[in-house]
Amino acid sequence: MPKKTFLQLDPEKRNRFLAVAMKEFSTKDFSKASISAIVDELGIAKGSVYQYFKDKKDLYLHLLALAQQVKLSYVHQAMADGYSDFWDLFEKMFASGIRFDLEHPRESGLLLLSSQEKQVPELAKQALAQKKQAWEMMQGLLLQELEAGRLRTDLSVPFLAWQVIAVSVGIAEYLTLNYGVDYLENAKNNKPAYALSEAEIMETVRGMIAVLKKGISA
Amino acid sequence: MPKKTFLQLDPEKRNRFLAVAMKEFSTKDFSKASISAIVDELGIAKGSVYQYFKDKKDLYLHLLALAQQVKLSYVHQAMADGYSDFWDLFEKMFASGIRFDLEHPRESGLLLLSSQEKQVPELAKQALAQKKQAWEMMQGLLLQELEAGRLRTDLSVPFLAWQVIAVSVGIAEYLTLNYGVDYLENAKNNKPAYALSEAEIMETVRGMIAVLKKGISA
DNA sequence: TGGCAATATGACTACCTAGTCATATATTTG
DNA sequence: CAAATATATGACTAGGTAGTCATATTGCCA
Repeated sequence: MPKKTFLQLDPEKRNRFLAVAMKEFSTKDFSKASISAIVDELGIAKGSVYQYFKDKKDLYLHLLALAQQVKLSYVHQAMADGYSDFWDLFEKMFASGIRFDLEHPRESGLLLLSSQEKQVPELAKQALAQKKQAWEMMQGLLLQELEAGRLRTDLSVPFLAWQVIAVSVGIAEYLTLNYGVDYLENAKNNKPAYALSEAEIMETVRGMIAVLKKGISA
Repeated sequence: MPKKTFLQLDPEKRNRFLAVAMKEFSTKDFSKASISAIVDELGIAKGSVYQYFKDKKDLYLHLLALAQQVKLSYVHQAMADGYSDFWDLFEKMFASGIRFDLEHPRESGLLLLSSQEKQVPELAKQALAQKKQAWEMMQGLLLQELEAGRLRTDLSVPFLAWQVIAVSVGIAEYLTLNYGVDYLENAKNNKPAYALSEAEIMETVRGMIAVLKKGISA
């Protein structure tokens, strides 16, 4: 949590600080991200950072929480729009996620990096917990499909849920490889993660859904 | 490439060196892996490392090549066994891969980490190239399926190939999450990556194949 | 204006890293 | 045995890091 000092700060200064910190942590993993680099770019003294946050991890977790909050607002929007069935919801969720990636490259990059964090035990644990949560949510949704008789019954719901998630995660990498997108480079320049329109991306997403739907349906 | 000195070394000494280095690089990413830690554990002088290899990257790439070589021998074995069709080959390949993971946890861990390397540009490039290669190989196989009329035609082969790979990659993480396996911890202790038998794992793999097959078939 | 509280500072500590190199010790060869 | 070659050494350089803290500055309020 930020210290009182940070919260009382002139909003302009605070936002500038957050922007630069977000840039650093969205392009370098936790270990490589550098407090020194942040203060250099901001032109402030290093000590200031420690007037704002307890330590590096405290700052990182705050940025992570902010990014998650932004992403969540996109998810909520998708839910609020309403949906006809599971696959419709799935597609809408994805569209929201893509929109988030396009409109918030830094936050998107930070979330991606955080999910891959493996070297700092505490952060790795948190990343795992995050994944488990997404997994369980998907299991809940698929369970409804199962009860409605729309899901194949020869494989377990947890397993099928994982398949869905694995493919979803893979999309970003597919776009990267197929279109030669440099994720980190874009986050650095605050350019959208993909140099593609939402419509173009959704084309791919719908293909993924088609495969998935055929694969896991009854 | 190792220097002449290293190749002329007493094999016992050389293997001990490689084992300790492999342990370090299979549990920590390139940046966090430490030459100092390696020489400490070996009880040798730091200078020795630089009599053996040009620099850290040189050592890393050598270890990577060794691990790839071991993995390749498993792949070749799978091919050599023969196969009836694409899906049979796919399953056999997977079984070989699992066997590799179980029998060579360190090498397996190193390959996993190397594929996730993002912070050191040169190594990130190599990881990407590796992925592209696997992708293209899969495209080649699927193209044959397409020509045999066994593949759905509404989606591109490159895209379907990617789907297959994404799911394959996801398996390891599924086993990790579902069975609470700590990959890095096992690599450190040279224990198999999964505390499961090959048969148990293949059960899961066959489930994955079932979904995939139904999803991408004509 | 004086005084108090909030904020900013940057030199400094303690620690880590990769890589160098002149020197010392083995080992092999003539 | 002596000389030449191969190998091992570790103090040292140059650079990086997170985090500390006494001091300085700023802003606000009476």
